[in-house]
Amino acid sequence: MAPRDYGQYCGVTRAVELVGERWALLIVRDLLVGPRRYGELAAGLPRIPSNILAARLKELQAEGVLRRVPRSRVVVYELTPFGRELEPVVLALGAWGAKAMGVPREGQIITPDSMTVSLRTAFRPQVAAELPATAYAARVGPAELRIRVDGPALDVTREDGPVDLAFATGPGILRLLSGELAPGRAIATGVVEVLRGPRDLLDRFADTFHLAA
Amino acid sequence: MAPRDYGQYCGVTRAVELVGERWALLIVRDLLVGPRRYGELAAGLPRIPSNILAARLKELQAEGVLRRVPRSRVVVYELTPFGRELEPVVLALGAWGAKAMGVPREGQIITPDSMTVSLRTAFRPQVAAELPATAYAARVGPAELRIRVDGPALDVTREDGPVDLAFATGPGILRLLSGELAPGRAIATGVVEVLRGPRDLLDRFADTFHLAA
DNA sequence: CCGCATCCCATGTGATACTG
DNA sequence: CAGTATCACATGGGATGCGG
Repeated sequence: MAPRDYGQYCGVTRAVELVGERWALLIVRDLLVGPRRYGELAAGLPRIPSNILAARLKELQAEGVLRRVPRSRVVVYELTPFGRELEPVVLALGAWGAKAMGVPREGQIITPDSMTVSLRTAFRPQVAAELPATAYAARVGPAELRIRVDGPALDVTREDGPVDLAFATGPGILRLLSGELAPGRAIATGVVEVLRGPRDLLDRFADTFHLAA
Repeated sequence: MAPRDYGQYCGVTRAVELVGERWALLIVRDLLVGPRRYGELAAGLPRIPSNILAARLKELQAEGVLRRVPRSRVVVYELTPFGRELEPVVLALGAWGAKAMGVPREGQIITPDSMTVSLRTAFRPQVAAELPATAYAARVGPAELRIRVDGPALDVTREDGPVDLAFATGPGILRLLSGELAPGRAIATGVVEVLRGPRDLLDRFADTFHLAA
């Protein structure tokens, strides 16, 4: 009997045996955004010890959750189809955990990949479908994201391009998404700084992305 | 900074900080079925050391996931509203993990609460709505469950009462739910033993409860 | 520099025993 | 029955090293 075996024949149990170890679901979270190199994963999880990252990648690979893909000179890790089916799990966890985030603590960061997943969690396709297509450039700390909403479709990338609204913000952005902070107050209090574009587009942004309380 | 702090301001991260410890989500799983006493939780998680169970209950209580409720002479633990909102997470995990359960290993058990959650995961309300109301009595190992399906509603209890079909089975029942085993073959191979009632009701059962592959 | 492997220590976990 | 105490051990964290 393996140390991680809970001794039950049950789906939940099996799932936590596979991805219940520390850091595992955060690695999955980042890989849901796209294939990543070892160093990119390490950068997105600044506090993970390198031996743990290496160990998790091996375990998740052995379990069929992700794949190690040698790609012209470099190696990338990507989710298998089985691993990609964790998306509902990760989004559900994110939606639940968002309710308990409180205010950002000292030293807490937002990474591009975690922000991308948060946006996917908060995205309301049925609301977006009623609104005109819009592109946003969001600078969250050191990360720059381009968010394109077109009907019920969402695309978040790290490349830049033309946008309707550009704004800079920090961890407080998630308080805007939770509805705790109104767009107007977010601008007034400096939580969000509009760089380019009409500031009332931030209302549209807040309508489009909303973490239910 | 707490040892369990991942240092990120992100919903997924917060969630695994709260319920990512070993055993925590299994405790939540059982409490999703109903309030439980300490001894009942211990019985449903046979391999959990008592000190770990005690520690988890304290942590989850401090986090607002569950509550310790003194009830006439005894103490029960029950989920808070916040904790109950973990149901989508647990069901999503169960649905995902079910795909990787394989065949039951030596010593793996099914508890009444884990089976109840598995049934909730597998329940297809839209299919059930088209079928006549049906009550099943399922004996899974030592556990006896009464499963009542009425339109799109599901009720699983441990009390007995009149049923249309009574059957006895073991861990292999989940292979029936996954569609890996057809109802006819489940009976023929002895995975399911029909005790009372028309055996073709097992087809209806398999239609009503299905874990997608 | 990237992709890890090694070392050492702190912490968490597990088994068992024990107590109100 | 509902936990607490104790101790051995496994795992995680952080620093460092090292080969390609």
